[in-house]
Amino acid sequence: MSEKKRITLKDIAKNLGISVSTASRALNSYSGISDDTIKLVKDYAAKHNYVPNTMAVNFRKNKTLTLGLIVPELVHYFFSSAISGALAEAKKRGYTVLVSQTDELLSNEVYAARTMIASSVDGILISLSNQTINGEHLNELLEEGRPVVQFDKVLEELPTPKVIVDDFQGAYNAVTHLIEQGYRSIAHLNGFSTVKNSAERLRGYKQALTDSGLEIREDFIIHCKDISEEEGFEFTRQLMQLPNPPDSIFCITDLVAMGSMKFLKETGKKIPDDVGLIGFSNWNMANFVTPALSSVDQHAFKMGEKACQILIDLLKSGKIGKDETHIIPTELVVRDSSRRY
Amino acid sequence: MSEKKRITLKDIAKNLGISVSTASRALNSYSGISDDTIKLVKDYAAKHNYVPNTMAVNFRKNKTLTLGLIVPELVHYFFSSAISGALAEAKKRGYTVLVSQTDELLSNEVYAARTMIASSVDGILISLSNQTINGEHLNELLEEGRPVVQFDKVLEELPTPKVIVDDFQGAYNAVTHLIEQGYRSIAHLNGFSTVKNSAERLRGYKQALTDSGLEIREDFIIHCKDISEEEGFEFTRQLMQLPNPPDSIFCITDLVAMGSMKFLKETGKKIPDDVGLIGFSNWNMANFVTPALSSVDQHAFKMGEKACQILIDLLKSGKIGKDETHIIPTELVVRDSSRRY
DNA sequence: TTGAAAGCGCTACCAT
DNA sequence: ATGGTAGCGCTTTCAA
Repeated sequence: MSEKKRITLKDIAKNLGISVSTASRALNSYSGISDDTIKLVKDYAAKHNYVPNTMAVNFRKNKTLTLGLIVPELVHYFFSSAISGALAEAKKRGYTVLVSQTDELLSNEVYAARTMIASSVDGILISLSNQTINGEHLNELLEEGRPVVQFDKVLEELPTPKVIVDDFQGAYNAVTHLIEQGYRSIAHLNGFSTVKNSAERLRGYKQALTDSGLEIREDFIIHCKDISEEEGFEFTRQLMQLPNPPDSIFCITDLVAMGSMKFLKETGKKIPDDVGLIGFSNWNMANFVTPALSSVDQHAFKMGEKACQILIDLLKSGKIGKDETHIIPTELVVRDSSRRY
Repeated sequence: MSEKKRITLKDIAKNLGISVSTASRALNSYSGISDDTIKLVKDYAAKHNYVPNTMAVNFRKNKTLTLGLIVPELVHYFFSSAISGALAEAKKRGYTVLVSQTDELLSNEVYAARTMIASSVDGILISLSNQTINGEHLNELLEEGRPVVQFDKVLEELPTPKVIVDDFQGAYNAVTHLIEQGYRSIAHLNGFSTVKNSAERLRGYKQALTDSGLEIREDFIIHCKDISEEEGFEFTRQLMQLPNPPDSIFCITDLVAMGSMKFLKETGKKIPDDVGLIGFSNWNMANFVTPALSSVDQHAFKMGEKACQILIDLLKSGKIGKDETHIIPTELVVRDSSRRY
């Protein structure tokens, strides 16, 4: 362990025969310092490879220029894209990001929040776990004046800025598209009804049917529990065994749609001719399967970027953040799985 | 901004009529403190919601319990899995992780390293960008006695612990498998020859051919530049236009294999009958395409976990880390795209 | 077993 | 324009 010691402000001051405060002000280019001194100090610092001790600065300023980012699941196209967007924005504005994942477990979320608090992040970006039904663990942050911004999976009651996707519109557009393609009995593999995203997509699904004068059949709506490929497979089986099976399926997620597609293919159904299929998320894999899967793109990158931007703006302005909701529009990406004409 | 102030050690000491040092020692359960005092202080702290000021502790101890993690690309099945593994290990051992991505750009990598240094991470986990051909930007860390552990994309010359996948063996097994399935003219879409992983896979490819007495044809080896689906498509086209086209293709990556598969399907080639196909990485999508893609699994999660474990062990022991290489075995996952019998 | 006090590196306030 | 200095909250050495 060679521990080459960094030089400190004191060293600079001593060797330059000036005071520590002057050195500090010069390096930070404060007003009231002669250009000569500034140049002198900066040159010396550069030459001797001076790196300010961030821990000392943080300690002194009670700021870390570090953000906390908590997501349910990292190995997930949507979240990794959102993180990517948040990191990009953070980098642009000089912040670093502490990342944590909860595996959809509330206990992990609480732990992550505590850890972030302990790490003295300036603020937090969070997408809640499916289990989270109150935000006690985030109040501690808020009480200390550290802003929190929720994105994607949010809790309505928590009075923080929120960035969400327009799930209702996305679902509405997807189902309307199916109807336009001539499908008439459209099933929906939904998620937890307690999770707002699921509820909104369901609402969009129903509204689209209603607006087109189609009947809402409760036996066409199935709620997934873990939103997995397996469930997509299994529930599609159930759907197709109905006396009057659907002619198309709108899936809560591309992953579920994968399972659905698998079942349909295995049982010899032609997609999109016999059964139309559309997902939600627009995973990269949607392009690679055959037929390519139509999907609703959530602009995950932009979402992470936006959430991060809001958080940093808050930080810069010293405000804690209003309870306001920013809605990112979705984009319907039509591919072969739902294109009949 | 309500800023409910935290209580400090000083507050505790004053209110309990003891000294700050006693309070500190009691909270940390140092030896040489009476059980009564410990209980007294801990109870008081718990009751008043005492949270130590981490910035002060970090500053004082010159440790942050924070790790830096730098990867080329976050939205990538392999890397998000590896990060996931690293985060899990870090969490288990009480560390938090600062994440940064370089988009395969050296300039970003240098910047990320600087940022991490500035953020005073205790150590760094890094997977290098394709552009990185020397490790100057990491030397600063090492010189300060902060350990660095490289994983996956590593630079041989940098004297740090390395965790890599057995690219040679993985490629060797993949190609041998193709041979066992009766394929005789096997092409290889490789990557940069300057990147070690690519070079090793190429070596494995060649060795497998040689060991089976098959000829190595240079026109069957094509180097991708950005390892994209498009390249997979285009280079497969080139391969199939050869006078004696290959009967199977071993792709450097599943993504490249996707492009390859697309071209083969579009031109009416049957997989695996006419052409066998095998990838590397075992993306989740490999399961979803038709035919399902055979691939070499890199155990990304385990890799991240292992790298992180090594780093933390180093940190705990106060050592800087030897130049040693840990090789994670690969696992051949055979699916339909290469199964002839 | 406990207390007093130095001091980590930096910033910012108060002088000059 | 510059210097002196207090002090952020904590740990740790030295004394008692």
